[in-house]
Amino acid sequence: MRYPAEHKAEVHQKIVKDAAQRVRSEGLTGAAVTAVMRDAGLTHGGFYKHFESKESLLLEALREGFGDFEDELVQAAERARPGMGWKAIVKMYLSPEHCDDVASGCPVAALAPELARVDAAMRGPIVGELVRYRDRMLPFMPGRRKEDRERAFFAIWSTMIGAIALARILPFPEARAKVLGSARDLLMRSY
Amino acid sequence: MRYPAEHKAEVHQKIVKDAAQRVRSEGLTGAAVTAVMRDAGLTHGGFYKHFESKESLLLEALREGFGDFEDELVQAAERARPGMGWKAIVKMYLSPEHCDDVASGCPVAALAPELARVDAAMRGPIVGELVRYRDRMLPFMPGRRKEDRERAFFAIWSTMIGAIALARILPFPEARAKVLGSARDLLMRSY
DNA sequence: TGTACATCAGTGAACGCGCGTTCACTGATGTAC
DNA sequence: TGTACATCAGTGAACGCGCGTTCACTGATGTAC
Repeated sequence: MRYPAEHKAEVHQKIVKDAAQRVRSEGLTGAAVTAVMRDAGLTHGGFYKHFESKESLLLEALREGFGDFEDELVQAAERARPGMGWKAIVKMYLSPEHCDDVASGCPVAALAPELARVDAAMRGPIVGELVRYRDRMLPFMPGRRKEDRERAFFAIWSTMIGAIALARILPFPEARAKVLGSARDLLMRSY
Repeated sequence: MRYPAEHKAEVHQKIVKDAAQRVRSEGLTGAAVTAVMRDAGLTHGGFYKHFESKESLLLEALREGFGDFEDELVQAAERARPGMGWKAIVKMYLSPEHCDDVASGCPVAALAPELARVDAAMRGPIVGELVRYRDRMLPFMPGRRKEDRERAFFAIWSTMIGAIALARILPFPEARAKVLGSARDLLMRSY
């Protein structure tokens, strides 16, 4: 059967969006071809009409996940008063909502150790995502000189990533809140 | 053939140690039955003479990894001057050596998001390991009251976990050192 | 002391399963004549 | 205007692969008599 002109692009995007969620909530191997095609209402055979390979979907899914999450942080930072952007970022990042919503959350918090293990071919693009992430956050970081803001970002990012990754292992909301709160207190009083 | 009395226990321990390393460097699925048996000089068929299931090996491997790494941190903390234990822990944790040595390093930094995804049966024991980890570190943490030391630990732990997990994605030693150094500076000046 | 049997760590073929990938095929619609 | 053909997203069977798990078997040594 023939489809409308935009049909293919829409299906492609639907698969990428779905994979971006699955990858974060189930891990780098969580976006199985059969699963993402089923979610798109299709059978697995058609996958290669949309993607060159599984790896190519994975890369697109990561890009999508990084981009969407960064957008949220940037929007929160831009709504804040001048110079307070980093606080808005910390507040949103360390919120119980972000902690609970793995599928739409920060790909680094959801995947960091797995990203460190990807093979050489994927390494470059992933590091590229990290660089872009950093560059988008830098303008909102505390510090006069660029070097200061960069160091602030790395320290703040580390704390946020670790707090979310750690909290997500804990089964009780109170325990999770304690980890997130402790990390937030540290950051708020340190810059 | 018959084997010496301690033989079975030795083989068992060898497999567990091997799995503890593989799990950290290759992920929770990285200790395949065939692989760990091959490393022990055996064939896969004998696996179930040593372990009830793959999951049971996984649990033992995690316990082993947690225990060994905590021992290292405790030893470093005990060598430090009174009240300076937490600094020794931070220094060791955020060292380039720890960053490079995933296989013998902190299981939380190496596996956090995967630990958050394990099924219900493994959840309890893993949370138990986290509690024990915390309890062993608590005596060395800064703060008078136990509550203060606990909050300090959660914040410090978060920062350390995140910094190592993040640094390990980066391909260049200088970039890794910058992340680790920034995290270390934050912690050193904040307690 | 010598023989028959029990023990049990280890072997290797076989199983079903989910995975990524390939491929001949389908069939509605666009295009050429 | 009507017919023949080309296009191409989607189908579903089939592939090899690695995985965890099972199982009949091996064979050196301990034990019973």
